[in-house]
Amino acid sequence: MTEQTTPPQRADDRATAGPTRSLLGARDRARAEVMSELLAAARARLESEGSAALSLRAVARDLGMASSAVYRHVPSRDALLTLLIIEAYDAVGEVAEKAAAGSDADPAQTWLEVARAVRRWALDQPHSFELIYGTPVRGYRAPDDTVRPAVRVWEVIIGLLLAAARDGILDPAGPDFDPTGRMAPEALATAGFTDPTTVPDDVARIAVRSGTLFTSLVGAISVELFGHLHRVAGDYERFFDVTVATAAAGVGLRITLD
Amino acid sequence: MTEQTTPPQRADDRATAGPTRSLLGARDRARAEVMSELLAAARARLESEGSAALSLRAVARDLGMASSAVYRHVPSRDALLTLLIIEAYDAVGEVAEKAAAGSDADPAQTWLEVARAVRRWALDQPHSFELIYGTPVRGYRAPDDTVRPAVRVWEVIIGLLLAAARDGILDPAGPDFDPTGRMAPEALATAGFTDPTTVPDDVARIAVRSGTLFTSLVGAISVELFGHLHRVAGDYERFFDVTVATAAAGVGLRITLD
DNA sequence: GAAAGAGAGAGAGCAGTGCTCTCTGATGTG
DNA sequence: CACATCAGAGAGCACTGCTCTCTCTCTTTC
Repeated sequence: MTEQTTPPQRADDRATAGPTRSLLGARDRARAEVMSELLAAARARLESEGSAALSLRAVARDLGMASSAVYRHVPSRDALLTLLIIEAYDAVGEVAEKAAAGSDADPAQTWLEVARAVRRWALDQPHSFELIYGTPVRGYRAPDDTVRPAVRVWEVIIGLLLAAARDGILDPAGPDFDPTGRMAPEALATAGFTDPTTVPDDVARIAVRSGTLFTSLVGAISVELFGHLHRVAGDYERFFDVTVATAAAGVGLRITLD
Repeated sequence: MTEQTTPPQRADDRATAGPTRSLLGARDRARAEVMSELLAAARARLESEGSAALSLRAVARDLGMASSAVYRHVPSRDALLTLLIIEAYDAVGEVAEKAAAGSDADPAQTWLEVARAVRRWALDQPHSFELIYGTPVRGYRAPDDTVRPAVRVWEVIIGLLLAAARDGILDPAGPDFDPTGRMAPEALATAGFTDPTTVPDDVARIAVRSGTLFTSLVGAISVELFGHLHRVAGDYERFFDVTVATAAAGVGLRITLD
């Protein structure tokens, strides 16, 4: 009574589509279809209720199926969240990449545009932003599936910094420091340097400084979204611009504000 | 059977303490005592399990009382969380104030020390940090009780910036901008300017720039605590220093790193 | 083509949650 | 001393994640 009202007619619907049409058997295609319906329903619930309230039973109800049946497709609630996390990482990564690619300004000004685009995405989908940059869920340990999409924003940042250095407009006001050991070897390996000792100091320094840009972006959005600018900032949008541009100046990107 | 095993002997204990001893009646004193036990138990559970897993029933069990009895003292689970949030704001505010007061270096270097102290606090009490700077709980709307303690960290930052300006060592590398409208009138009022139009532009600019320091602090800690430096940064502590110092440089605080 | 197997879904059930209700018995006050 | 107040107990409701068993259909194998 609590679970379900409509009879399961899904199987019949599938049968009308014809048997064994593609490379995947009908069963596999049905499975994939249910999976995508599942994700769509979960995404909808996430955006309307937030991750803490995302309930597997509610998703099952939305799909008209028993809660136990969901476990045929997803091992646990946290696994479902992980799928949404990956989606969110990919979404924000694409937003950043598109903003960077679509800009014809210099790298400094482009960074402001990227930051603004990410902020707009976060304000549009606050629950997705929270999912990836807010408090991690419970004992959640990010599986390695999330690493790839998570790194896309970093790549945009490093790309802009390297472009700025190439153009000769990177002029750090920040402190001098010895870059050795501050980056993880894996991160430098991703950038093509298999041996950390062969990374030129100026490139290593740029890599470390990218942390300031990333931090100012995620920090500025978090701080705004989580309510810490309440009664502090006036015009949030223009406050954000100053925050990002000021931090960028320390890295050596001179942004002009209107 | 699920709730409780030991009989309630609390009342008898109180009786032995003598009747109506202080200004507060015995009942009130008992009430206050239970309340503080409640908070202590909740704090313990928060630090060991995290806010998402903070269960009123579990706290009640720890105290050996029925879960329903807890509602005599606290209207809801979220209200209990709010009390812990206020405690956390006060704790981090005190950490920042003490670090600032205990430093005899110039304002720039003092900022690094404050930032390091806050980071250390956050790493020691990650759940408290998450509680205030992570994703807000559900439909949680911060009641005004939290505003006062929340603003203590901001006050430290503004104090340092004003001191640096007074000492003539504040030399912003960040972008030029018109400060009007970027701050909330209430925030300027807190700083003693009841009429926003009388705030000198340079003071207003300092206020806005404080956002970069706040953001870099909260952002850098969040990013580290929530796992976004995994396989990116090597030595987290030294990475943090660069992040904070680089952002500070944009604001005009020249920090020397060792 | 028939028999055996695999797998999707249903439903009951367990242990846990927040919160409300009513009842009891001790406490402080007129 | 009688009465009102109020902390606490315990049952109960609606919800959660997850597991177990059962059924029925589709797929594969002989």
